[in-house]
Amino acid sequence: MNTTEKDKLIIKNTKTFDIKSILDSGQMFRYRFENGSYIVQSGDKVAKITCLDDKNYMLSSKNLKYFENFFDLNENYDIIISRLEQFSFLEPALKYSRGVRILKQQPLETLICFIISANNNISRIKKSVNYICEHFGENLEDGNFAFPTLEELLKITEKDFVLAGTGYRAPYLVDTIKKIKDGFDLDKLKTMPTEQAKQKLLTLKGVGPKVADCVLLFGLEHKKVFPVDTWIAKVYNDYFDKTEKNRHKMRNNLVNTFGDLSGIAQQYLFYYKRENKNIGE
DNA sequence: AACCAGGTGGAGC
DNA sequence: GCTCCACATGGT
Repeated sequence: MNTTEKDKLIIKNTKTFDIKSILDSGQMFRYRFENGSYIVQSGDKVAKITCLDDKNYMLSSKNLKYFENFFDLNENYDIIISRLEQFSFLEPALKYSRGVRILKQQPLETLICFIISANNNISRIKKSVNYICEHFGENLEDGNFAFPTLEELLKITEKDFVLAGTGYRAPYLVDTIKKIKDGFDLDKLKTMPTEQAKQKLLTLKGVGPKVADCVLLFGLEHKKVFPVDTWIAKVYNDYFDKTEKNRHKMRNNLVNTFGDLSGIAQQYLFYYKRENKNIGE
């Protein structure tokens, strides 16, 4: 799929890699379009993705290996998509979202971002997260900031989080950060069975079933989860059951339907529905 | 002016 | 377990 130089890598299979779709699919919040390239920040690392032509991207970073993993470049999405094609109702979503991928983000950053995401919208989430990085994270120059380390997060007060625009979630953030400091082992959740890891996450303030699924999927490499937000609920009412309102039931039915493809199927459907708000029935 | 946004905590049953 | 409701904030 790729050929390597020093700190540059060419991404060739653009059928299953579309940078705009990946970034706009609501799984990460720290990126921007600048001088014809996308700048992507994760933790304390930065990458630049430039579209060379309609078949090739150039990925450049001092941390190439990190971003090769971050963008899930060693996963074969052609196989995933061909397996999903058995579900005929997915056809339009697969066609539209083909270039979306599941990013492998850092656990703590993912957790904080998705606590902020609850009952919120993506542009506001971006603003809050970037405010937090710019005020409390390391300045990496060129307009880039690291996501704060745990030590830096511990210095953020409830008032600071309100200033960042997180509203009533501010106390949840302070409380959860303290629990992480007091020994809650996020990394350990990667190797735990999914349901067990989810129960652990649910003990944190600001983390309910939907946020837990997002953290598991985008930050802890669990694939058998199906975050049900307002958009996925609409999809469920469109395709499965017009009257169902219980998101917990939706989630379990969807996981039973898609198995280990749940996470990616969810992401394709989310992006498709959110970008085509008016399409339903 | 209500309603929405990648929902959750808490009270009451 | 379950069903209600309140909850910052900015955009439509």
